[in-house]
Amino acid sequence: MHEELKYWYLRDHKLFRTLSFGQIRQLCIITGFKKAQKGEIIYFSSSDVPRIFLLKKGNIKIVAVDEEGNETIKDIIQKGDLFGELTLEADDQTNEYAKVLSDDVAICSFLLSDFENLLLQNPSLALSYTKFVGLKMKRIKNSYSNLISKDAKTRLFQFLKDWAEKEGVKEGRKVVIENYLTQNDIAQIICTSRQTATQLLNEMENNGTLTYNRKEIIILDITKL
Amino acid sequence: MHEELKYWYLRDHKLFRTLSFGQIRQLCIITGFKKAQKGEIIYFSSSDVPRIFLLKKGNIKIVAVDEEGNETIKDIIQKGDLFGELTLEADDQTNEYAKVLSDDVAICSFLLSDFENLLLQNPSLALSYTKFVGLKMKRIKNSYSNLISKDAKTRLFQFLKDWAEKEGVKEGRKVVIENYLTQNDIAQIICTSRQTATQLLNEMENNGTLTYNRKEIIILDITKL
DNA sequence: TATCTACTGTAAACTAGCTGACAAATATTT
DNA sequence: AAATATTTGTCAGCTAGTTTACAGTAGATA
Repeated sequence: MHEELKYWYLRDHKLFRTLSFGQIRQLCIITGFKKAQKGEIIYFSSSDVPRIFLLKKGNIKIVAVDEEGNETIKDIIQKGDLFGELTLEADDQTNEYAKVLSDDVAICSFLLSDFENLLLQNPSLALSYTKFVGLKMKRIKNSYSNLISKDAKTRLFQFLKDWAEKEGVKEGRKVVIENYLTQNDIAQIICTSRQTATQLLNEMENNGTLTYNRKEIIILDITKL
Repeated sequence: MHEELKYWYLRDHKLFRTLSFGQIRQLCIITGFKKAQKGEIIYFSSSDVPRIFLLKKGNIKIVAVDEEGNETIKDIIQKGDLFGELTLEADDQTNEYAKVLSDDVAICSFLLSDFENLLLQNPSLALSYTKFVGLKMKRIKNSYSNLISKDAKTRLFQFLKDWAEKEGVKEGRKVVIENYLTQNDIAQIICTSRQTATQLLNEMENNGTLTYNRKEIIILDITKL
């Protein structure tokens, strides 16, 4: 790939907007670039040298596998999101992989060590980056307290509201969301069983709050959610 | 308080160890210092200008109050820990206060804005701080996945193990923990009801894994936990 | 087009843990 | 020392959500 293009790929991200061409090139020298199709599994933790990844196109889910082989969704990553060793501290404890949800994805990556050097040379980037990690932390804290104090129904509502806000296409009070998740995925995100999620979604469909199918979810009146 | 003393108070923390006298003075000029007794409540979020606090002595718990007035323990802060706007982003959403658990505490604080300036001038501190925030995030992620996949008993075991490791005094296989928490506190930390926590602790006492009283918890064989 | 696989729908049985209620034991205050 | 407040112990009844189990449906594959 051309240097120029790589440059724009990174510059495009709000976190890197302040960087000069030279600075980005520091990262770009070792930037990997990868395309993948729906359903493909991308291993990224441990094994390799620690990296930070940037999803340029599509959606993926990060799945963690624990000792007993149970799989849980850690995160849904969308176009423009960073993932990988965001804490700047490689850990070989966690066993994670990424699975492609959209038709195809484009991912670029750079080495953690190069990123660290860049942060050292660019304190204001370091500051932005800390705030970015902090924001991620706040999100997790939020899901945590939701899980503690809210029931499955409320969590599903909240999830749909967030999803609609982030990616939904508004048509008046109606919001259309491109549905790249299965009910099982949704269940895992809101921390409930597949059956409970199914039941709640059908309930919502029956009382006219939304229309669900494998392609899209239409929320009929977002203000009522 | 003497400048000198303030200097040592901050220098003492691993995060600030690399700083010069002058740099710390930047923070110290506006450093607040406060002592409080057991049971006292310290409000720190919103209200004031955003600050970062450093607990020099004792233990406190951070309690969040939600819309309906429910109180949940967000964090237990120990000697040497930082708390406050650690994400460098003030948010007035959250309504939190700190309650003193130990007999007395000493807290010093500095303004978020001064800290940010310091980070900008000291890239390696910025990097350490980013990793520090990242570590906090990992901890929360961990409790989150525990809450999802482990039952109350396992979570209590894990909590006790962590607590013992952090603060316990080892005597061979026996570990003695100074118990500044009530069963209700413990219950909230491991996200269960007070009654369940009580029941589990008694169960553990009965089958000889520990001795519990209001002053201390003695784990009889840490390797069996 | 038929076959297979992954996803969705539904329901009964079960269970971990919550709620409420009250008693007993410790601390704390007067 | 007495009164009050907080913490701990225990138990019965309940419920949200899980598990198991099976059937129907849509999409992908041969």
